[in-house]
Amino acid sequence: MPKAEDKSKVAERSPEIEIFKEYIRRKGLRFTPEREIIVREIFEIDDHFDVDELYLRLRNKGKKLSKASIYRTLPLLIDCGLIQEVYHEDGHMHYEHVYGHEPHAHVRCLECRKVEEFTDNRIKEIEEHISREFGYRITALRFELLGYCPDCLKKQYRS
Amino acid sequence: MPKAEDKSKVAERSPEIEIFKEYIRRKGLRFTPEREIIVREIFEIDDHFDVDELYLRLRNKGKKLSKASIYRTLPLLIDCGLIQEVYHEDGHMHYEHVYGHEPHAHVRCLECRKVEEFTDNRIKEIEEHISREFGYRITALRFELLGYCPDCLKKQYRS
DNA sequence: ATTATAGTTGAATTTCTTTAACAATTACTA
DNA sequence: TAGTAATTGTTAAAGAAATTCAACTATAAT
Repeated sequence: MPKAEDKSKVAERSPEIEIFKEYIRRKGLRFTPEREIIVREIFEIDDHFDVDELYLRLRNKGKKLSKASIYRTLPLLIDCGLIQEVYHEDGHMHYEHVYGHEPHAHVRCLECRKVEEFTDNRIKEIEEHISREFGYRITALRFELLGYCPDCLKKQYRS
Repeated sequence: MPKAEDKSKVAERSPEIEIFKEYIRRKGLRFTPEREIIVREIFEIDDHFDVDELYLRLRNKGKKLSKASIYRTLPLLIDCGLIQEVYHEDGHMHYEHVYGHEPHAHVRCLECRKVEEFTDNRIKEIEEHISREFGYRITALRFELLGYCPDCLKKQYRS
């Protein structure tokens, strides 16, 4: 199975960086050390993050770069399909990995702010249906369910 | 059918206001003229709006109240399930009616920013499935598909 | 009706996220 | 290696939303 072997080799070399580099090259932009640091850090984070978290992680590792660079790099990563914006109820933007992840939904508790993820084949079905029906090319998808988690429901009834 | 008649009478008296009043009463808050003006205006708007639009409409009608009051009233309307936040790609929050509307999804074109709405029974199915599976009480739902509309796709291939 | 209590208002201010301007620097190309 | 055009950090600015506070007022209790 030479094909599978190739695939795993590529995966070990962090395909995200390769995708980003290719995107940068195609757009005639530059692969700077700052951008590399940002991208590598993002893909060391477990899926979800926001600008502040990313910035602090980098500072704690002694990497000094400005938030402006982060704000300038994120749109590039979105544009090449590696990450996407996720709206959170706390006033600022959050992001999540897209590459290598199936479309999924978030369930958020409005009381304790906990977020759970789940997948459902119907999400993809709906996406495909819309693509066909409306003639769109869908590049990203956000599905959020807001409500109250079992724990918080119990607490509400207790009081 | 006295029951149906009652229902339609209530509906004519703008059920949104009644729901809001009941919510206000239950919470021990006050039904002030400002709140009434804001709620009535919101339900004269056709579904979607943002704070600025609402504020300008009220000013143009000679109603003088502060944006602070609007910002303070919106969470109440969200909390009692009459409206919900809708994220728009233009940096600030938008809102839409929930009462009397079926759960639906938005498809947004990233090029021309056009937004289309569609419904799909599977959305409700997924919601119900999550309610059962995770034990949540779901109060709101956001489903957004991002991509490129047929028109903009054509333009892209043309150039 | 009067008073007391506590919620509410408007105006201005503050906070916080994100974007923009600009001069200095640096990655890429030929 | 020189030339160019993109990129960087800093600082300032923009913009949305939250907050502060004194004045006001709806509501309930007396």
